[in-house]
Amino acid sequence: MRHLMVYDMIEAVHRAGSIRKAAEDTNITASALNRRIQAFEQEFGSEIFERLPRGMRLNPAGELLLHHIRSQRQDLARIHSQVADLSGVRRGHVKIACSQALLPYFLPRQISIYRRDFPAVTFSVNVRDRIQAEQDLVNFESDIALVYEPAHMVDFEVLHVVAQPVLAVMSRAHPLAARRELRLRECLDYDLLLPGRQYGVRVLLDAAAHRIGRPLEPALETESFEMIRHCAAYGQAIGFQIPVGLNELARPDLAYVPLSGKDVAGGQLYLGHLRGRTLPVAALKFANQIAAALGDAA
Amino acid sequence: MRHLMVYDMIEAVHRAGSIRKAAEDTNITASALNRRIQAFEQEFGSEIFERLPRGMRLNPAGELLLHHIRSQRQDLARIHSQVADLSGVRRGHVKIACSQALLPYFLPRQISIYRRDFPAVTFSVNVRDRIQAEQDLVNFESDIALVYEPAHMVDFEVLHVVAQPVLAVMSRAHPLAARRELRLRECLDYDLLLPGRQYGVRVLLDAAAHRIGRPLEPALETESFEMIRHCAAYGQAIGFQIPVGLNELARPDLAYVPLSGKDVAGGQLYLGHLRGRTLPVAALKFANQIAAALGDAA
DNA sequence: GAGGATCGGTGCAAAAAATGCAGCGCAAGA
DNA sequence: TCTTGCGCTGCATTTTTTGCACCGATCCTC
Repeated sequence: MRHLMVYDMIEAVHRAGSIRKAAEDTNITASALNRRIQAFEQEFGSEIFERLPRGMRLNPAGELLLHHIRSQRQDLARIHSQVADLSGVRRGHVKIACSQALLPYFLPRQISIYRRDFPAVTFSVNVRDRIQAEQDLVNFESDIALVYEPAHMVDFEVLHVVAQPVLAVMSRAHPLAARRELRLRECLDYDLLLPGRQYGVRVLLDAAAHRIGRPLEPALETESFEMIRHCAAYGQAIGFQIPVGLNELARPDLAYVPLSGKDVAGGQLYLGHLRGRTLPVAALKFANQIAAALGDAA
Repeated sequence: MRHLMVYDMIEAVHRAGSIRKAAEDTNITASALNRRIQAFEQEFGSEIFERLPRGMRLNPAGELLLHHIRSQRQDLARIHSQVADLSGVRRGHVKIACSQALLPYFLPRQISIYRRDFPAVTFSVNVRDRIQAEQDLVNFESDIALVYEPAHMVDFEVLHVVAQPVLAVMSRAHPLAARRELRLRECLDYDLLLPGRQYGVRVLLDAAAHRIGRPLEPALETESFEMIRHCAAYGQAIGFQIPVGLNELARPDLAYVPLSGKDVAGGQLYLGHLRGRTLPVAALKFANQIAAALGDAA
């Protein structure tokens, strides 16, 4: 869209922090870029950047405008997607922010199912923790978010919720592997494999441990859920994950035992989008598919 | 906004129905206009007009785009208003769709009160019946609507509701003028002054009359509520209005007697805006003022 | 059924706008 | 103090847009 290029330039200057740097990214001269920004500000009626000795920064008016630009662009994308839809071709691009647990099995499977029907739809998946995910929606960097125990939920409009209790993950050879349910205190006798504090599973476990007065002291703290699974497989350590991130068939060497609801509050997996947004057709259809898949699993 | 001029042109062509007519309105040559439309369609990726022998008409894609254009423009106006707000000057323009009853006393008073505080805010008021009002919101021709008994309410997001019972309006010399309450059948003995069927008062009265099996036969049917009041003053005929459209002080020659709730369902006056819209600052503040004023009256 | 009116579209030259280049003044950091 | 990077501007050049004249097609009227 040539007539919206000013917007691209404004965003470029915002990202680069200075006109000259932005000019390089935009394949344009700094002077031309400068004059377009100035012309826009004059039309707009007020400055949108504050001029600092070291470059440009958006002022409050600019922040407001930036949000408009992003929202406007998203809406245009939605129009495009709807137009493509009514001409019979299902095209589009779906941007997803999700918790790490969805990466290994759930999302790949769902995306592959979706693309079997609509191969012209492309996807981008961003791993985000429970705070970042919502921010991603606000910045229009993701269309939908699939998050375990999201943090604020002020700009998050819920499409679907499903309970995901915390499971203890251990080797099949582990003494506790055959149990139907575990108390948290039983786990504390073994080495603990825990994700970082930015993850929902850890938040729930920390809260539960705090209630019984025995703070968690992990033998391994990592950001990788995959690493937790692997470590659990080779020893007596216990990891923790949620059902949606696991696949019984894939790893016959692991056992999964739910923690008692008396100890650990049952966490929930939220599917949602930015409050008030109208999703592009492709994103909406995919969200519906995910909701259905989660509903079946629950 | 020079860079959004294509949008103006698209709307102009849509309104005028042909490029050549639109060219006159836009102070531009038909050829230039034609080429801009073509260039836009190429960028956009699909045609937005169907070429008829007699001119141009928006195709479905164009309709979608048109709505985006309007919504986009409104959002930009909101940004402007917010920017003006944070620079201390309260400026803006508020577009209101309302029932006729609001015109003589209520809205003039409210607008004057508002403009006493914010003289830089301007207003436009469109009289719309219960169906047109909602359409006005959808087309972004009005920011807020104040309607008695609106029709569909699918795109109408309610901000405030207040009960407005139907009153019989008659001369103070009328035999029924001193009554505290009237039954509908009592009114039927006199000549009736009724508004057209597109008005909420008439809808309620017709429904009530149908229930008691005596269809209304108006002596005068008019679109002008003012005319109804004047006719009521000079004779024994009875008109019907709602409280918000009346002012006790202004006409000491008229009496207002509520109809019994047993006969006529108490109608309601709705204040609202387009579902999902974020109103400009000025419109929002004015809506809040109106809601407060209606709340006091109720 | 002929003729006029109106429609969208196009080739070409003129007008207008955007761009690139070189250079200015200024402030921060080395 | 000198250098570096910043935003900004005058001027020549390039690119884009516009206006004018005109084409073929369709519809309405007489």
